[in-house]
Amino acid sequence: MTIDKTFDPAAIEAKWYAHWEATGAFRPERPDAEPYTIVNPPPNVTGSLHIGHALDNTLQDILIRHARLQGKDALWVVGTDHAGIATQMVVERQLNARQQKRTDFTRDEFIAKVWEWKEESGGEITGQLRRLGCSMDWENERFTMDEGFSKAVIKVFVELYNQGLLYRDKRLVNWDPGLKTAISDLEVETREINGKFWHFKYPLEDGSGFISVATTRPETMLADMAVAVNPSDERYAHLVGKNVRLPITGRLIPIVADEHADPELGSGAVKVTPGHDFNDFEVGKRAGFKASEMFNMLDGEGRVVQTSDGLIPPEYIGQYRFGIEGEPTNARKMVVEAMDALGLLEKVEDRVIQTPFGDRSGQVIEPWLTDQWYVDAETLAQPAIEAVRSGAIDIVPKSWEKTYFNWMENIQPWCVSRQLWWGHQIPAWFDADGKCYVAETEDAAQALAGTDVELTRDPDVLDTWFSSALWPFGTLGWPDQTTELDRHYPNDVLVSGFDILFFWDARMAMQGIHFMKEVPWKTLYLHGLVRAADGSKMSKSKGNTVDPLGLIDQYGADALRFFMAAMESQGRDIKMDESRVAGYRNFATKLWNAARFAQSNGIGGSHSINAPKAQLAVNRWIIGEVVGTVEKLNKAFAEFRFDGMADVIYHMVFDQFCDWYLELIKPAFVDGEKGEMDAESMIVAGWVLDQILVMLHPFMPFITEELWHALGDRPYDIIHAKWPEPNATVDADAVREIDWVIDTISKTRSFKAELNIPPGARLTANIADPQPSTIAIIERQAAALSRLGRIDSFAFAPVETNNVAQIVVGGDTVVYALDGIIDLDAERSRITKAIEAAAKERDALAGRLSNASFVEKAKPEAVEKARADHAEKAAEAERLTAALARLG
RNA sequence: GGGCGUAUAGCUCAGCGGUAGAGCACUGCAUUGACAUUGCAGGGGUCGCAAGUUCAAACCUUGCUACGCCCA
Repeated sequence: MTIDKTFDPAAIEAKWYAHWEATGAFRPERPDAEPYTIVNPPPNVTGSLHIGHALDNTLQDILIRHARLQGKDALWVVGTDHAGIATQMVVERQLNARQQKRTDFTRDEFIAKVWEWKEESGGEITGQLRRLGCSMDWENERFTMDEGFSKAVIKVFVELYNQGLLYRDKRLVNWDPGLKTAISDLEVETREINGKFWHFKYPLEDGSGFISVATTRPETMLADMAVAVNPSDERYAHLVGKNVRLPITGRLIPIVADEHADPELGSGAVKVTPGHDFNDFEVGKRAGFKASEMFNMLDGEGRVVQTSDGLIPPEYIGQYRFGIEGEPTNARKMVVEAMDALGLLEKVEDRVIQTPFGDRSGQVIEPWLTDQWYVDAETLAQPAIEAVRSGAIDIVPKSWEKTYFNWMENIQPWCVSRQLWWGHQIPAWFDADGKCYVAETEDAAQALAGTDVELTRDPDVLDTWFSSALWPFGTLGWPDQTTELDRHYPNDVLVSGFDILFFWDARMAMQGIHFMKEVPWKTLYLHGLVRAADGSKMSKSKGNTVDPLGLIDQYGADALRFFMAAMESQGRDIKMDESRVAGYRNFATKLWNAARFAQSNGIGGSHSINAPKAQLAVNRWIIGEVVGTVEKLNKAFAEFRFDGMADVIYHMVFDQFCDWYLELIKPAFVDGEKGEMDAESMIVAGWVLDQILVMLHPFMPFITEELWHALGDRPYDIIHAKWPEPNATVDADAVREIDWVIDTISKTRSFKAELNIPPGARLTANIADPQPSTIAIIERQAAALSRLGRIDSFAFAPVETNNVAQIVVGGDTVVYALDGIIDLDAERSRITKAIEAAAKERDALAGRLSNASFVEKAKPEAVEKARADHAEKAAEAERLTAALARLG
């Protein structure tokens, strides 16, 4: 197969992906091999591929393909997440578009509609992951609500309940009035907004005066249960224990002493609304109120409802808490106006308020007193903390450990129930008295309750993250003890963005250790966010997102992937820089053309992992370069330095292989006829190119597979090739020889450019006092020096003229006679500059060596190196000085 | 208020104790010979500021400044 003249990524991407998938390439049968496992963070089934997925999945694919090339039984588990809230919202929005709403349907009908939607439109992202080249095990694609996984979720719930680690409790939750469900602390975003601080006077019961309170939530006074003052606040000491007659409701409430009241803030006295404020809830408990006694004054949509004492005036009932768009009246406005009318509004101040918002709905969160299910996260967190401390889990980069510990050590009970329809329905049943029975099936619950008891199932569903926390083992067949589970748990690595460290990673650690008695993964690799070119966060609302599929269309998946790897340095976000993606497309093109060159010269694939035997210096040198590249690459893999991997392979391909090696072995043209490449170079070049393709394959899977097959008949695809083990060493003599050649050619080109001598000018070089090794090198490398350096011949005698250009290469001074074309002043200034550079380094080294403390205290290697470098620089400066003198 | 991170060439970033690097951009030159999605050559940096440790600091320590993120 002849390699096309132009590299067209789109043409090969579709072809090879389909081939890999059709042949089961992502999951070769390797029962005897060492397992290697990554589970993919399941994207939302509603989702489409964004640039963050592109980064996350590229990194995983690099690791998986590398492991597969190492011969491991590499498993990359893939699937999608039912994403409770997000998916329900999508389907509800579709209903809205048809003037319908969820509650027009029964629960079962609605859920059927969601499944229908999921079958038709869900999973768009899985096709897009394929376009990126991700080598996941699609044959075992999972869904967090498929039957087996659901079984695991239910089992976990029941076991945690039976172990006392999951319980039902009445306490304040973060209630989202937009979505009408409870959400967890993590789903609340605190933002600063401009608000007001209202100062009210509350009359004392005995008519002796007033106590001032200030609040940012005036409407909640309808459910006030106390006024708190700081116990150390002498201004109010005499009032503690007295009562206040609350305006509007006329409720009699006590003045209590509590540390929560800050004497510095406002008047120092605060109103206490235990049913609608997290701090007040604690104050209320300390004041002796039980949660069940605390007043609730709002419904699930944030409208006023009557408190249990029936004291809220009827005109307030049904008013929204603080007015949303289209609501002309609201409880807040009414309360403030009423207080003003009563002469009890002291003043109103502007104030910046920390306000909680639901991260999905954007609504202001209402602390609301309800019964919800909670996981005892504190207990589960302890072994997960210990796992990181002991090194059982290695967090990379390490700097995230502190964040992990800080969160885990202060973890709060996790509210896992959601008032939604789409999700895993909670396996709890209630009898008529509200007694609860938790079991894996209704029959089992009935058995617990007794046959004649009528049971109603808890309508709520579980937090999506409750189920995805089980991903590392739930996808492998648990609770059944499958061989997959046995072989692939613990997973080797988890790759995730740091933004889901708490949401997902930490919870996987907790659940995995609790249920499997082993950590879910040995390494947790956290990467940053992909930001817009200006450094801002990408978001649909800002309209500054970059579509990875657009980048794939334009530059190819390989280029995008290489960009992601090259930019992924630990502990840093990635700023989108499209010019770099273009640069890596150019890199792919370079490789493509190098392969075309190889093919046109009869170079084909190799048949050996071991480096071929070679006599020629250039071949021994390039084999050594492969050896060095493999070593550096292996080190970078061991350290998860994706940027380092990309850097190493890039320079190997571009600099060593294309710019020098191929040029050095390129057959000469003689009388317009192209010569033939020597047999040894053909074999070595074929081997080197194969090693490059294999090393590059994890990063650029498509082009490498294409070229792999284009260059020879292969017994297997490159996706199943063997990672390089050259079984060779760096040959110091070859390195010296090729370095001499490269240096001579570079310096010759350089002086021509600087002296305005046409690069094509063919010259004769003179070395008056060559080192014996130099003569031998020149004999062997004459053809390369001629073709690349345009040096026709070498003479080993002094030149007659002073009109010369001179370069110093190693220990040799190479002189070019240039009568009639050289500008001697330019040459003098060029050499003077070179002398200055060498002398500066020489003197710096001399200064260091003359410092007694350096020689005494520095590491011996450092001293030795300084001596050697000094000698070299001194000799170079001396040779250059002599060269300058020769110009007259 | 607590924690974390980042400040290096015009831009995007490596380097993290022994003489400042890459890609892109820029300048000059080249061109029938794998490659203009090219080649060759080159210009460009008191490594945010200050003090300290060290024979030696972009790199370690402390402080400061600026920006960003997370938690309260």
